[in-house]
Amino acid sequence: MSAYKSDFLNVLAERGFIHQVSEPDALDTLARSSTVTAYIGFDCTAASLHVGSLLPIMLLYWLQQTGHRPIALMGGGTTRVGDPSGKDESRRLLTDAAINDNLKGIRAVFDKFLKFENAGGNAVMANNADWLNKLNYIDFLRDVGRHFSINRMLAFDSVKLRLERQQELSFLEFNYMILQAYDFVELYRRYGCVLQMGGSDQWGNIVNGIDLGRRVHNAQLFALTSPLITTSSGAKMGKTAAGAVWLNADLVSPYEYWQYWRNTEDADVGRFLKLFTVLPLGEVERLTALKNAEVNEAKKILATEATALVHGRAAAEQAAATARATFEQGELSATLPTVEIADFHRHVRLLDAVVKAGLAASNGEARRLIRGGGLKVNDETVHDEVRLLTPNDLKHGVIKLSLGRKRHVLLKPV
RNA sequence: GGGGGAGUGUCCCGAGCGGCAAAGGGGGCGGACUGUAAAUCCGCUGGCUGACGCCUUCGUAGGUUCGAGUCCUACCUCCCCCA
Repeated sequence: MSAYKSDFLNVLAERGFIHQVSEPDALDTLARSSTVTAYIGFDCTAASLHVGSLLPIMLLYWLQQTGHRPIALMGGGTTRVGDPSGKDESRRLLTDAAINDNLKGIRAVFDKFLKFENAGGNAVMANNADWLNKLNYIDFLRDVGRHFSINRMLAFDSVKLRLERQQELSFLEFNYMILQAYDFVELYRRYGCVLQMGGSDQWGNIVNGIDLGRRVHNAQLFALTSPLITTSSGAKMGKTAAGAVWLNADLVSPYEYWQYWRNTEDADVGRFLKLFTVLPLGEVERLTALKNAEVNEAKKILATEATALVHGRAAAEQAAATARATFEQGELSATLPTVEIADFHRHVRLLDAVVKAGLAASNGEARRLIRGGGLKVNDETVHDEVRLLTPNDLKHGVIKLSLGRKRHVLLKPV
């Protein structure tokens, strides 16, 4: 049990979400006696959020589940500047059009986790472009800029790191932390928002907002950060051979998403069940206690539960069923990812098919994979790198290509 | 403005007397072993090609040379020192 009295902080603490909290006692008291409005900002640097953003999303989820009010803040304005935190180099500047497209792609995910006003809930979706784009430079400097000390800003990790490594930090990026601080105060004004949450790398930025709130409005604001989650082997979350694990289904299918969680390392299962599913802690404990090969059962549940949160229960169950048929029964599952091939009149080169199926980036890579014994057609290892696929290879109307033991694709002539 | 240093394989770091598709790591992928895990060991890690081979790569553009990542010139970017 945690030492907190409020449901909100208790749940977060027990499930492993808390890295640092500013003035925990005061926040705990507040969360017990009233509805806390809290926000997390999300950058619009890509067309979808990925697994790395899942943790902040879950923070908002639990906030609402424990009776409070979440604000998902889209960084439509701050993305135009670029957050230097944790970045070695300056970010490429995105065009406004690209940012807007990204914003659209990102928004939809939140409906899965939060109940917004149009769905009978109290969650709020905001966009800091609404106030940042209108700022007047001189006014802003006088109202906000005067509260920031360069001496102190230079001491922040995000700045210090760049300076120490002699990497450029543009004035534009240098201002990011000021804008984020301003966001916090603006949300306090608009919505009475008193808590900003985020990843541990955001601590400095959040504290800036707290200071600004105190100076401008004499308000007591709070910070809560979540730990940086890595796998037990130290790798960052969310990267696979195919790239980032996006949350949008058009970028990463529910099946692939399920596979990502299914392949969790043993040592991470318990931690991930607490963080990325909403299973009761008792159930999590039972699953975590499983040993050796039995942890695979826990991994399947982790995969299905995590997938259900993002893609819905039905898609998650189907992904689980596809995996069961493919991996455990060795059957051909028609619900595996399918790639259509045209011009399959007489034959097509296997190399081309492998590339088209997305299993290799070039013919050369496909050749290497075949030489290394990593490629299978209908579950038989291929040794001939110039093999042709003919209609004779069709089984139940499709050809199954496998790369390694995990990646399977069905080819379907059209 | 003056002086000095740096930019290498489109994932990253990083060696490179004028013969270089370019050392070595990390990461990633494949194989073996397993449990769709971890650890370990082995292989691969520019494009095209059945193959010989051809093509494209070391900040950019020229030049010297049979031959340039390597030498010369100009330019771009970054860093340091002086002003």
